Amino acid sequence: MALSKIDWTEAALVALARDGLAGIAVEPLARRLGTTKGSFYWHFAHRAELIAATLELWEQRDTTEVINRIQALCDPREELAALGAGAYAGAARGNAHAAVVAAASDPRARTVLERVTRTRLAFLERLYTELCVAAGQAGLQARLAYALYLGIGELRRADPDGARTGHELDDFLTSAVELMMPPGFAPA
Amino acid sequence: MALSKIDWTEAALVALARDGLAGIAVEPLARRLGTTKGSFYWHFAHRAELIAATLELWEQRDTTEVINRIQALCDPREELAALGAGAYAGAARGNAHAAVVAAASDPRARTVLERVTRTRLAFLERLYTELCVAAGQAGLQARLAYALYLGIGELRRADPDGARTGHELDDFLTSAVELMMPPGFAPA
DNA sequence: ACCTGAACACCGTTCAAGT
DNA sequence: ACCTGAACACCGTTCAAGT
Repeated sequence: MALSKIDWTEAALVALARDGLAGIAVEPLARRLGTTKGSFYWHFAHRAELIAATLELWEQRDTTEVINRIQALCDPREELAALGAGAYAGAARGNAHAAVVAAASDPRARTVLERVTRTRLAFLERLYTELCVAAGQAGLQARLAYALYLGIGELRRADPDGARTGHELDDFLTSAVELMMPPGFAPA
Repeated sequence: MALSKIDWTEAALVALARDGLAGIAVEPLARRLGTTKGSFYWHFAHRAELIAATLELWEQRDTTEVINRIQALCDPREELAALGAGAYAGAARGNAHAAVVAAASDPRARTVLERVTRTRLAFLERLYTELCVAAGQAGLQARLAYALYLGIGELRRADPDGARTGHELDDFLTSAVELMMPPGFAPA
Protein backbone atom coordinates (compact mmCIF):
# COMPACT_ATOMS: atom_id res chain seq x y z
CA MET A 1 0.00 0.00 0.00
CA ALA A 2 1.00 3.62 -0.61
CA LEU A 3 3.94 5.04 1.32
CA SER A 4 4.36 8.67 2.40
CA LYS A 5 7.34 10.99 2.75
CA ILE A 6 7.11 10.39 6.49
CA ASP A 7 7.50 6.62 6.09
CA TRP A 8 10.68 7.11 4.10
CA THR A 9 12.00 9.73 6.53
CA GLU A 10 11.35 7.59 9.61
CA ALA A 11 13.18 4.68 8.02
CA ALA A 12 16.01 7.01 7.03
CA LEU A 13 16.36 8.30 10.61
CA VAL A 14 16.79 4.73 11.84
CA ALA A 15 19.35 4.14 9.10
CA LEU A 16 21.19 7.37 10.00
CA ALA A 17 21.58 6.25 13.62
CA ARG A 18 22.72 2.79 12.53
CA ASP A 19 25.03 3.53 9.62
CA GLY A 20 25.61 7.27 9.47
CA LEU A 21 24.79 9.60 6.58
CA ALA A 22 25.89 6.88 4.13
CA GLY A 23 23.20 4.65 5.66
CA ILE A 24 20.56 6.94 4.13
CA ALA A 25 20.69 4.93 0.91
CA VAL A 26 17.75 4.68 -1.47
CA GLU A 27 17.95 1.06 -2.61
CA PRO A 28 18.48 -0.56 0.81
CA LEU A 29 15.68 1.58 2.26
CA ALA A 30 13.41 0.58 -0.62
CA ARG A 31 14.16 -3.08 0.08
CA ARG A 32 13.43 -2.62 3.79
CA LEU A 33 10.16 -0.87 2.98
CA GLY A 34 9.21 -3.55 0.46
CA THR A 35 9.04 -1.23 -2.53
CA THR A 36 11.21 -0.01 -5.41
CA LYS A 37 13.58 2.89 -5.98
CA GLY A 38 11.09 4.36 -8.42
CA SER A 39 8.65 4.82 -5.57
CA PHE A 40 11.23 6.85 -3.69
CA TYR A 41 11.75 9.20 -6.60
CA TRP A 42 8.07 9.97 -6.69
CA HIS A 43 8.21 11.41 -3.15
CA PHE A 44 11.67 12.97 -3.30
CA ALA A 45 13.58 14.79 -6.01
CA HIS A 46 16.84 13.10 -4.97
CA ARG A 47 18.68 11.51 -2.06
CA ALA A 48 19.76 14.95 -0.80
CA GLU A 49 16.13 15.85 -0.15
CA LEU A 50 15.68 12.75 2.00
CA ILE A 51 18.83 13.62 3.92
CA ALA A 52 17.50 17.13 4.59
CA ALA A 53 14.15 15.76 5.79
CA THR A 54 15.91 13.24 8.02
CA LEU A 55 18.09 15.90 9.65
CA GLU A 56 14.99 18.00 10.29
CA LEU A 57 13.19 15.07 11.87
CA TRP A 58 16.22 14.42 14.06
CA GLU A 59 16.27 18.04 15.20
CA GLN A 60 12.56 17.87 16.01
CA ARG A 61 12.81 14.61 18.02
CA ASP A 62 16.10 15.04 19.82
CA THR A 63 16.11 18.76 20.50
CA THR A 64 12.77 20.52 20.13
CA GLU A 65 10.70 17.80 21.77
CA VAL A 66 13.29 16.98 24.43
CA ILE A 67 13.51 20.61 25.52
CA ASN A 68 9.73 20.79 25.70
CA ARG A 69 9.54 17.71 27.91
CA ILE A 70 12.31 18.92 30.20
CA GLN A 71 10.78 22.37 30.52
CA ALA A 72 7.52 20.81 31.69
CA LEU A 73 9.31 19.92 34.94
CA CYS A 74 9.17 23.62 35.87
CA ASP A 75 12.02 23.34 38.40
CA PRO A 76 15.49 24.33 37.16
CA ARG A 77 17.28 21.93 39.49
CA GLU A 78 15.12 19.00 38.46
CA GLU A 79 15.53 19.97 34.82
CA LEU A 80 19.32 19.90 35.16
CA ALA A 81 19.21 16.57 36.96
CA ALA A 82 16.97 15.13 34.23
CA LEU A 83 19.43 16.29 31.58
CA GLY A 84 22.30 14.67 33.48
CA ALA A 85 20.42 11.37 33.65
CA GLY A 86 19.39 11.69 30.01
CA ALA A 87 23.00 12.10 28.89
CA TYR A 88 23.67 8.46 29.67
CA ALA A 89 20.27 6.97 28.86
CA GLY A 90 19.94 8.92 25.62
CA ALA A 91 23.20 7.58 24.26
CA ALA A 92 21.77 4.07 24.44
CA ARG A 93 18.64 5.00 22.51
CA GLY A 94 20.43 6.01 19.39
CA ASN A 95 23.58 7.48 17.98
CA ALA A 96 22.01 9.75 15.42
CA HIS A 97 23.82 12.55 17.21
CA ALA A 98 27.16 10.80 16.70
CA ALA A 99 26.32 10.35 13.04
CA VAL A 100 25.56 14.05 12.61
CA VAL A 101 28.73 15.13 14.40
CA ALA A 102 30.78 12.76 12.26
CA ALA A 103 29.14 14.20 9.16
CA ALA A 104 29.92 17.77 10.22
CA SER A 105 32.12 18.23 7.17
CA ASP A 106 28.89 18.07 5.12
CA PRO A 107 27.39 21.58 5.00
CA ARG A 108 23.82 20.30 5.44
CA ALA A 109 24.71 18.33 8.57
CA ARG A 110 26.81 21.19 9.92
CA THR A 111 23.99 23.71 9.55
CA VAL A 112 21.53 21.60 11.53
CA LEU A 113 24.15 20.62 14.09
CA GLU A 114 25.09 24.24 14.77
CA ARG A 115 21.44 25.23 15.16
CA VAL A 116 20.83 22.32 17.54
CA THR A 117 23.95 23.14 19.54
CA ARG A 118 23.01 26.79 19.91
CA THR A 119 19.43 25.97 20.86
CA ARG A 120 20.63 23.59 23.56
CA LEU A 121 23.24 26.01 24.86
CA ALA A 122 20.67 28.80 25.01
CA PHE A 123 18.30 26.53 26.93
CA LEU A 124 21.02 25.63 29.43
CA GLU A 125 22.08 29.25 29.80
CA ARG A 126 18.51 30.23 30.65
CA LEU A 127 18.39 27.41 33.19
CA TYR A 128 21.51 28.69 34.92
CA THR A 129 20.15 32.19 34.89
CA GLU A 130 17.04 30.91 36.65
CA LEU A 131 19.38 29.30 39.15
CA CYS A 132 20.74 32.76 39.89
CA VAL A 133 24.12 32.28 38.22
CA ALA A 134 25.54 35.72 37.49
CA ALA A 135 24.58 36.80 33.98
CA GLY A 136 28.21 36.93 32.88
CA GLN A 137 28.86 33.37 34.10
CA ALA A 138 25.75 31.56 32.86
CA GLY A 139 27.10 31.15 29.33
CA LEU A 140 30.36 29.64 30.55
CA GLN A 141 28.50 27.36 32.93
CA ALA A 142 26.23 26.25 30.09
CA ARG A 143 29.15 25.39 27.82
CA LEU A 144 30.87 23.36 30.53
CA ALA A 145 27.69 21.49 31.40
CA TYR A 146 26.91 20.79 27.76
CA ALA A 147 30.44 19.57 27.06
CA LEU A 148 30.12 17.19 29.99
CA TYR A 149 26.69 16.08 28.72
CA LEU A 150 28.07 15.35 25.27
CA GLY A 151 31.11 13.59 26.66
CA ILE A 152 29.04 11.32 28.88
CA GLY A 153 27.08 10.16 25.87
CA GLU A 154 30.18 9.70 23.76
CA LEU A 155 31.96 7.79 26.51
CA ARG A 156 29.06 5.45 26.82
CA ARG A 157 29.02 4.77 23.08
CA ALA A 158 32.79 4.27 23.10
CA ASP A 159 32.82 1.87 26.03
CA PRO A 160 29.34 0.63 26.92
CA ASP A 161 30.64 -1.78 29.57
CA GLY A 162 33.06 0.69 31.11
CA ALA A 163 31.22 0.97 34.41
CA ARG A 164 31.35 -2.62 35.68
CA THR A 165 28.87 -2.27 38.52
CA GLY A 166 25.61 -0.36 38.74
CA HIS A 167 27.12 1.33 41.78
CA GLU A 168 29.99 2.74 39.73
CA LEU A 169 27.50 4.11 37.25
CA ASP A 170 25.41 5.74 39.98
CA ASP A 171 28.50 7.42 41.42
CA PHE A 172 29.50 8.61 37.97
CA LEU A 173 26.14 10.17 37.16
CA THR A 174 25.74 11.67 40.65
CA SER A 175 29.14 13.32 40.35
CA ALA A 176 28.35 14.54 36.85
CA VAL A 177 25.09 16.17 37.95
CA GLU A 178 26.93 17.72 40.89
CA LEU A 179 29.45 19.24 38.50
CA MET A 180 26.59 20.65 36.44
CA MET A 181 24.97 22.34 39.41
CA PRO A 182 26.06 25.88 40.14
CA PRO A 183 28.26 26.21 43.26
CA GLY A 184 26.20 26.08 46.44
CA PHE A 185 23.29 24.13 44.92
CA ALA A 186 22.65 20.54 45.90
CA PRO A 187 21.18 18.30 43.20
CA ALA A 188 17.40 18.02 43.35
CA MET B 1 56.25 5.47 -9.10
CA ALA B 2 55.46 2.49 -6.85
CA LEU B 3 53.13 3.02 -3.93
CA SER B 4 53.26 1.21 -0.58
CA LYS B 5 50.63 0.02 1.89
CA ILE B 6 51.58 3.02 4.04
CA ASP B 7 50.80 5.48 1.22
CA TRP B 8 47.32 4.02 0.86
CA THR B 9 46.78 3.92 4.62
CA GLU B 10 47.85 7.53 5.14
CA ALA B 11 45.48 8.67 2.42
CA ALA B 12 42.73 6.54 3.94
CA LEU B 13 43.23 8.13 7.38
CA VAL B 14 42.77 11.58 5.84
CA ALA B 15 39.64 10.31 4.09
CA LEU B 16 38.33 8.77 7.32
CA ALA B 17 38.61 12.12 9.13
CA ARG B 18 36.98 13.93 6.21
CA ASP B 19 34.19 11.58 5.20
CA GLY B 20 33.92 8.83 7.80
CA LEU B 21 34.30 5.10 7.23
CA ALA B 22 32.49 5.46 3.91
CA GLY B 23 35.23 7.87 2.86
CA ILE B 24 37.68 4.98 2.83
CA ALA B 25 36.70 4.21 -0.76
CA VAL B 26 39.05 2.52 -3.20
CA GLU B 27 38.31 4.34 -6.43
CA PRO B 28 38.36 7.92 -5.07
CA LEU B 29 41.60 7.13 -3.19
CA ALA B 30 43.10 5.68 -6.35
CA ARG B 31 42.19 8.85 -8.22
CA ARG B 32 43.71 11.03 -5.49
CA LEU B 33 46.90 8.94 -5.54
CA GLY B 34 47.08 9.06 -9.32
CA THR B 35 46.78 5.32 -9.84
CA THR B 36 44.19 2.62 -10.53
CA LYS B 37 42.02 0.35 -8.42
CA GLY B 38 44.04 -2.62 -9.62
CA SER B 39 47.08 -1.19 -7.85
CA PHE B 40 45.15 -1.13 -4.59
CA TYR B 41 44.23 -4.78 -4.89
CA TRP B 42 47.87 -5.71 -5.20
CA HIS B 43 48.60 -4.27 -1.73
CA PHE B 44 45.33 -5.23 -0.01
CA ALA B 45 43.07 -8.24 -0.23
CA HIS B 46 39.96 -6.04 0.00
CA ARG B 47 38.64 -2.75 1.31
CA ALA B 48 38.15 -4.25 4.79
CA GLU B 49 41.90 -4.75 5.09
CA LEU B 50 42.52 -1.07 4.35
CA ILE B 51 39.92 -0.12 6.94
CA ALA B 52 41.66 -2.29 9.55
CA ALA B 53 45.06 -0.74 8.73
CA THR B 54 43.58 2.75 8.90
CA LEU B 55 42.03 2.16 12.33
CA GLU B 56 45.38 0.84 13.59
CA LEU B 57 47.20 3.88 12.27
CA TRP B 58 44.64 6.12 13.97
CA GLU B 59 45.15 4.32 17.28
CA GLN B 60 48.91 4.69 16.94
CA ARG B 61 48.81 8.42 16.12
CA ASP B 62 46.00 9.64 18.34
CA THR B 63 46.47 7.45 21.40
CA THR B 64 49.80 5.65 21.67
CA GLU B 65 51.92 8.58 20.47
CA VAL B 66 49.87 11.23 22.28
CA ILE B 67 50.20 9.40 25.60
CA ASN B 68 53.94 9.06 25.07
CA ARG B 69 54.31 12.78 24.40
CA ILE B 70 52.20 13.75 27.40
CA GLN B 71 54.05 11.38 29.70
CA ALA B 72 57.33 13.01 28.74
CA LEU B 73 56.20 16.06 30.74
CA CYS B 74 56.83 14.06 33.91
CA ASP B 75 54.56 16.25 36.07
CA PRO B 76 51.00 14.99 36.63
CA ARG B 77 49.54 18.47 36.94
CA GLU B 78 51.20 19.66 33.74
CA GLU B 79 50.12 16.48 32.01
CA LEU B 80 46.47 17.09 32.97
CA ALA B 81 46.67 20.71 31.87
CA ALA B 82 48.17 19.65 28.54
CA LEU B 83 45.34 17.20 28.03
CA GLY B 84 42.80 19.91 28.79
CA ALA B 85 44.38 22.25 26.24
CA GLY B 86 44.65 19.39 23.74
CA ALA B 87 40.94 18.62 24.00
CA TYR B 88 40.15 21.82 22.16
CA ALA B 89 43.15 22.04 19.86
CA GLY B 90 42.96 18.38 18.90
CA ALA B 91 39.38 18.67 17.72
CA ALA B 92 40.55 21.17 15.13
CA ARG B 93 43.26 18.90 13.80
CA GLY B 94 40.92 16.16 12.72
CA ASN B 95 37.69 14.43 13.41
CA ALA B 96 38.87 10.88 12.88
CA HIS B 97 37.72 10.28 16.43
CA ALA B 98 34.21 11.45 15.58
CA ALA B 99 34.22 9.16 12.56
CA VAL B 100 35.21 6.17 14.65
CA VAL B 101 32.58 6.90 17.30
CA ALA B 102 29.95 7.27 14.62
CA ALA B 103 31.01 3.94 13.12
CA ALA B 104 30.80 2.20 16.48
CA SER B 105 28.04 -0.07 15.15
CA ASP B 106 30.74 -1.62 12.96
CA PRO B 107 32.50 -4.35 14.99
CA ARG B 108 35.95 -3.43 13.66
CA ALA B 109 35.56 0.23 14.66
CA ARG B 110 34.04 -0.72 18.00
CA THR B 111 36.94 -3.00 18.92
CA VAL B 112 39.56 -0.33 18.30
CA LEU B 113 37.45 2.37 19.94
CA GLU B 114 37.00 0.33 23.12
CA ARG B 115 40.72 -0.41 23.31
CA VAL B 116 41.55 3.27 22.81
CA THR B 117 39.00 4.32 25.40
CA ARG B 118 40.31 1.89 28.01
CA THR B 119 43.92 2.83 27.35
CA ARG B 120 43.12 6.51 27.79
CA LEU B 121 41.04 5.91 30.92
CA ALA B 122 43.81 3.79 32.45
CA PHE B 123 46.32 6.54 31.67
CA LEU B 124 44.12 9.14 33.35
CA GLU B 125 43.48 6.90 36.33
CA ARG B 126 47.22 6.49 36.87
CA LEU B 127 47.61 10.26 36.61
CA TYR B 128 45.03 10.80 39.34
CA THR B 129 46.66 8.15 41.50
CA GLU B 130 49.96 10.04 41.16
CA LEU B 131 48.06 13.13 42.25
CA CYS B 132 47.18 11.26 45.44
CA VAL B 133 43.51 10.77 44.67
CA ALA B 134 42.26 7.90 46.83
CA ALA B 135 42.57 4.62 44.94
CA GLY B 136 38.81 4.05 45.04
CA GLN B 137 38.13 7.51 43.55
CA ALA B 138 40.73 7.70 40.80
CA GLY B 139 38.65 5.65 38.37
CA LEU B 140 35.59 7.86 38.83
CA GLN B 141 37.72 10.99 38.53
CA ALA B 142 39.25 9.61 35.32
CA ARG B 143 35.84 8.89 33.77
CA LEU B 144 34.56 12.38 34.58
CA ALA B 145 37.68 14.04 33.23
CA TYR B 146 37.62 11.95 30.06
CA ALA B 147 33.93 12.63 29.47
CA LEU B 148 34.65 16.35 29.78
CA TYR B 149 37.63 15.98 27.43
CA LEU B 150 35.51 14.21 24.82
CA GLY B 151 32.69 16.68 25.19
CA ILE B 152 34.96 19.69 24.72
CA GLY B 153 36.14 18.25 21.44
CA GLU B 154 32.66 17.38 20.29
CA LEU B 155 31.33 20.82 21.25
CA ARG B 156 34.04 22.44 19.22
CA ARG B 157 33.24 20.35 16.17
CA ALA B 158 29.52 21.03 16.63
CA ASP B 159 29.90 24.79 16.99
CA PRO B 160 33.37 26.01 16.00
CA ASP B 161 32.45 29.66 16.42
CA GLY B 162 30.64 29.18 19.73
CA ALA B 163 33.14 31.11 21.80
CA ARG B 164 32.99 34.56 20.21
CA THR B 165 36.03 36.07 21.89
CA GLY B 166 39.39 34.57 22.72
CA HIS B 167 38.69 35.63 26.28
CA GLU B 168 35.58 33.43 26.44
CA LEU B 169 37.60 30.51 25.16
CA ASP B 170 40.33 31.05 27.74
CA ASP B 171 37.76 31.11 30.53
CA PHE B 172 36.17 27.96 29.20
CA LEU B 173 39.42 26.00 29.03
CA THR B 174 40.65 27.31 32.38
CA SER B 175 37.41 26.22 34.05
CA ALA B 176 37.57 22.85 32.32
CA VAL B 177 41.12 22.17 33.51
CA GLU B 178 40.05 23.25 37.00
CA LEU B 179 37.22 20.71 36.92
CA MET B 180 39.70 18.04 35.87
CA MET B 181 42.06 18.78 38.77
CA PRO B 182 41.47 16.83 41.96
CA PRO B 183 40.00 18.94 44.80
CA GLY B 184 42.66 21.06 46.47
CA PHE B 185 45.01 21.18 43.47
CA ALA B 186 45.53 24.36 41.54
CA PRO B 187 46.20 23.98 37.80
CA ALA B 188 49.90 23.92 36.94
C1' DA C 1 -1.59 10.05 -7.52
C1' DC C 2 1.58 6.52 -6.87
C1' DC C 3 4.36 2.77 -8.45
C1' DT C 4 7.12 -0.62 -11.63
C1' DG C 5 10.97 -1.86 -14.52
C1' DA C 6 14.47 -0.97 -17.59
C1' DA C 7 18.27 1.96 -18.54
C1' DC C 8 22.82 4.13 -17.39
C1' DA C 9 26.75 6.01 -14.51
C1' DC C 10 29.68 5.08 -10.36
C1' DC C 11 32.43 2.17 -7.11
C1' DG C 12 33.92 -2.63 -5.01
C1' DT C 13 36.05 -6.66 -6.62
C1' DT C 14 38.33 -9.99 -9.77
C1' DC C 15 41.65 -11.35 -12.94
C1' DA C 16 44.28 -11.95 -17.14
C1' DA C 17 47.77 -9.53 -19.14
C1' DG C 18 51.58 -6.20 -19.18
C1' DT C 19 56.29 -4.07 -17.43
C1' DA D 1 57.06 -7.17 -7.73
C1' DC D 2 53.80 -3.93 -9.05
C1' DC D 3 50.43 -2.07 -12.16
C1' DT D 4 46.78 -1.59 -16.13
C1' DG D 5 42.33 -2.37 -18.19
C1' DA D 6 38.36 -4.85 -18.97
C1' DA D 7 34.71 -7.29 -16.79
C1' DC D 8 30.72 -7.68 -13.52
C1' DA D 9 27.64 -6.69 -9.43
C1' DC D 10 25.57 -2.90 -6.58
C1' DC D 11 23.34 1.69 -5.78
C1' DG D 12 21.90 6.72 -7.36
C1' DT D 13 19.14 8.65 -10.82
C1' DT D 14 15.99 9.07 -14.83
C1' DC D 15 11.99 8.13 -17.27
C1' DA D 16 8.49 5.89 -20.03
C1' DA D 17 4.86 3.08 -19.00
C1' DG D 18 1.40 1.01 -15.92
C1' DT D 19 -2.61 1.11 -12.23
